[in-house]
Amino acid sequence: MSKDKLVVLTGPTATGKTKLGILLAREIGGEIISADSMQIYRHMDIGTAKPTVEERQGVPHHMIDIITPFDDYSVAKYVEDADKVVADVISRGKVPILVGGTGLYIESLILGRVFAPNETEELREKIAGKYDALGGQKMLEELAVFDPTSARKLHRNDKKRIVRAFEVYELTGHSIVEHDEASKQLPPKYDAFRIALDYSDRELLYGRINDRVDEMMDQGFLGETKMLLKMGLTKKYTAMQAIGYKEMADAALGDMWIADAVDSAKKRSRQYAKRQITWLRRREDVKWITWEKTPDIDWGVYISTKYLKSAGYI
RNA sequence: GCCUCUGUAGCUCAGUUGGUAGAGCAGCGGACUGAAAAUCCGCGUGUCGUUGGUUCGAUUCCGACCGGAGGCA
Repeated sequence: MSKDKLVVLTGPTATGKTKLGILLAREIGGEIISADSMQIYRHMDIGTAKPTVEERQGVPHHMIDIITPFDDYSVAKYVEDADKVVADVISRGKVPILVGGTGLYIESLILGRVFAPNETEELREKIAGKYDALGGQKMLEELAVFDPTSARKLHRNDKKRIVRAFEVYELTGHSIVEHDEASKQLPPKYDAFRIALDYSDRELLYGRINDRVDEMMDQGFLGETKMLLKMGLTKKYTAMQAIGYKEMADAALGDMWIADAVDSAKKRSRQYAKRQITWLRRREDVKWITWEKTPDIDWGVYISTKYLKSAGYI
């Protein structure tokens, strides 16, 4: 049985993925499946650059607004949820178009990765507390006893991953490396055609990012954040780690000048874009579409369609 | 106009009792399997404002000039 096909449209933030995705979907009879770790949250529209209903032009969008900002989410849940959506889209004879910049979500879904079991909050906190007490070096030494590979790979400051390594071992009796290796042996779940968008010049990208944050401010980004705070959202929630929201919250609470919050949001967006590029550079089977000056979406649709046809995806 | 302080990496600043200099942030590069818009790692040569002087040697001391801040008139 041949694998299901899906189209991936990714790239750093502010390169036109959303717009191109919608037009491409109209062109080839597709539906959008968002691969964005923050657009899954309801009530976070402006700062996550969610397309409005009008902008969606009737094209169905999935994996957007599926949980509240108070909920926890994770890659594992994304893969589980998105798998169902992909199956549904295909069953209706439409092309699934995965659009978004969250590389880990995209890779995990396509490759059919399996994840080690659920963490429990208590266990995680217990291990984190131990890390705080003993320090990274001691934790790595202890980790080396049952998982020498991870102990060698992980940096002592990488608390998050060290904690997870302990967690997986306690939960399963196997090291996270064993688990990951086994997961990597699995064949990819989907045949994915990956298209990534970027600008020819880093400065163009950064300029576009800066402009977009200004546009978000005009659209009422600060007000949107104030509403979230009013709902009772605080910085301890993952949703509030989203770029821009954290800064807007600081400004709303009077801990930061608005102008500084805006600058900071721009800066963090630029840094995020850089990380996305780093992630994408290592993937080999990516077709890049590079904007020379400003995004030429029509051309993007044309060339994407051409690629997809010649690769037998449509 | 006079006096004082100040001018060192893109930014904020440290420092050299005279032997050409270093942090944070930014930037660049990398990693990435249940927080991923998260998290973590690596990378620091720059006419030490300009120009004279003293000196074996000045970014460091002295003078002048230029720019900035403050004070007195």
